[in-house]
Amino acid sequence: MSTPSPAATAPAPAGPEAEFNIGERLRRIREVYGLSQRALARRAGVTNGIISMIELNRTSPSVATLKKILDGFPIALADFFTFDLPAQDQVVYRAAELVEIGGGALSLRQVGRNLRGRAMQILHERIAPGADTGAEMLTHEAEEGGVVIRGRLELTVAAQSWTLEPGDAYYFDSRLPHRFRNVGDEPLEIVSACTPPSF
Amino acid sequence: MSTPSPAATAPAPAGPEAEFNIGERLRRIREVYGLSQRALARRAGVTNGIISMIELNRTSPSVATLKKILDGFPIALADFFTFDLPAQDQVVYRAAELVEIGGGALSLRQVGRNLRGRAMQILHERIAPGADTGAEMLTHEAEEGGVVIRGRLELTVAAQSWTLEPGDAYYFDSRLPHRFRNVGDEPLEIVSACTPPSF
DNA sequence: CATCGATGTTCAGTTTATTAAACGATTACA
DNA sequence: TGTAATCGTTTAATAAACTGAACATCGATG
Repeated sequence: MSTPSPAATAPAPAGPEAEFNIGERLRRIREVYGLSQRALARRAGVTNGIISMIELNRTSPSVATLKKILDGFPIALADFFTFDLPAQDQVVYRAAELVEIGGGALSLRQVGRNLRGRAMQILHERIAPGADTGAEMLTHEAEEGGVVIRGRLELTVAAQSWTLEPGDAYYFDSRLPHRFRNVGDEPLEIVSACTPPSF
Repeated sequence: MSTPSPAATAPAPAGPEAEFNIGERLRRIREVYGLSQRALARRAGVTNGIISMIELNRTSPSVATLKKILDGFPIALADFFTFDLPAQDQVVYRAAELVEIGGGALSLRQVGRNLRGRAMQILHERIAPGADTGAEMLTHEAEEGGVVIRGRLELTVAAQSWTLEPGDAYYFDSRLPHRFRNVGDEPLEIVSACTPPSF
């Protein structure tokens, strides 16, 4: 910091105090709530610049500043440090990415290449279509996934949206805020699965 | 802060960012662990001055600094903000401070003037003496109190020590580290009470 | 293709936190 | 009664956080 030479601006050097990765936590929370750095800064009463630098771990905010920022969304200081970030790896699997695991008369195509750390398995079964799901915004503790059979699905997970068409599939940690919407004119069919709450 | 005039050094002005009282939390934790500001600073790798200023709420530490300090004792960042400080109001009641509530043949003298927020009531009964308690350092979740009948008791609660003589009494949140010690040459007698763990 | 709006990042300047070294007060000990 | 040790607080100097305003990039609009 004392030498603002152009070569000194290393990208996230993971220095001696990278102990907790506050930046990543803040960024994920902000993105989950669908706020831009400026929008959050406005709410918090700080500048957008400092939010950028915090997220890049280029500075360690004072707890006063961190508190102001967290007041932007309903998260207490204690929760911020406790919060274990829901894994947000690959969410959308295109039709071509499904792995064929059953090669008989009954076509079974698996969603997700490896099942490590997964609570369940999703299969695309070529049978009668699944249920129709209206718009919802639930946040129960589980994982869920599914495949679109017919119609067009607009899936929103953590401030990010996709339009899924027949053959496309999804899988995500449902602690992330999510939402299903039928944006087509024909009925929407999905094959979905969800980890049982008692399992 | 910008004007270091002698009149401007107000004692804990409770300014616009007194939101959380980090200073008091830190000071109490430090005193509970029986550390001086310098001893803690040495462990944490900071200076004693900054600890003083934090405890006086004269500055808002960066979370990096706060983390270094909390590493001094086994407390995580999340716990620091969650921790509800055990009430540490009056601990020692001198013989003259006991309130006489029963005025009959059986002398009942109450420990503590008001019982608001208390889990139990302590009475000094003029009967056969209580049990003899050796040195201990327990930290069970309860409140306890008692009265010294005979002998000399050295009571240590949260890095603070008193010597109690017959007639003196005590009452404290036993989540605070505490310790009884017989420092006299005659047998020690105490009337003590404790909230039942199932009540 | 231009331009507008919104995004995240960077930079000089200012405010603030942090250091290093003092100060005054208290306790123990000779 | 001094003096040495330790306590918490304070202060000038320094390092770092934070501001305000720029920059570069991207997507949408005309």
